[in-house]
Amino acid sequence: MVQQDRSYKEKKVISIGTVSELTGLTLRQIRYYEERKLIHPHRNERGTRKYSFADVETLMDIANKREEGVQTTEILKEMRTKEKKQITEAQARKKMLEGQLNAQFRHRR
Amino acid sequence: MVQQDRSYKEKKVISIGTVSELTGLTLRQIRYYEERKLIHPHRNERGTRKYSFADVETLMDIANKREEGVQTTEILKEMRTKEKKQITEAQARKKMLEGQLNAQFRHRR
DNA sequence: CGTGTAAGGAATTCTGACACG
DNA sequence: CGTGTAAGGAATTCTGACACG
Repeated sequence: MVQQDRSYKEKKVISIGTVSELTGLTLRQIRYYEERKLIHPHRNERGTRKYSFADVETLMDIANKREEGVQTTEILKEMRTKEKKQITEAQARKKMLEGQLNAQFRHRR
Repeated sequence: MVQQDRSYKEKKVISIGTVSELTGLTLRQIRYYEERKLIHPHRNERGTRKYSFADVETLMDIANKREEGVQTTEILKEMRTKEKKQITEAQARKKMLEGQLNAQFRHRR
């Protein structure tokens, strides 16, 4: 169920016009941020861009940063360090689970 | 967070062409099921239909029922009784919580 | 009843480019 | 660097209707 909800957030089904309404950004801005590698919409068969809710949230973060005068290059760097942090956290969680499993295993034998 | 995830499922942002791809139904079928009150897409300013992930799931259920030869009128009835059941369940949960709260309150004084 | 289709119009989306700076 | 805009073409969506049955 949670997994299912997760997929709603990641599934790329929203067209650029709707994304524009949701974020308040212009089509030009949305396409430009893609050019700068800040977002990665899917393309359907005819080449139309499709975005996820996660993309919409990223775009809103970008809009805030841009209002503060942060350049797209900086925003990209920030996003990458954040990603790394999240991966590290995920690995930490995994290690912890493995540790618990090992502890269990030791108790059993 | 859960509430947020919920809204992804209910938010009407998907256009009919994408819904068609997701469900395997034709545009004609999707519009017809709306005519029969089985689904209720939003309309944006220019009259374009927008669907939620919840609508997509409903459509997939409809598709299954239709394959079994169930008529749209019957499907509508089934959906309504299911809705009522869910409301009843929600009320039951609420009652239970209220009961627990009252019990707490009695213990406190 | 449920679905296909042709019809005509309006709105969407795409790309590459010029503009300003 | 970031964004606006005009340009032309291709694909989307809408409605009302006829068709079959």
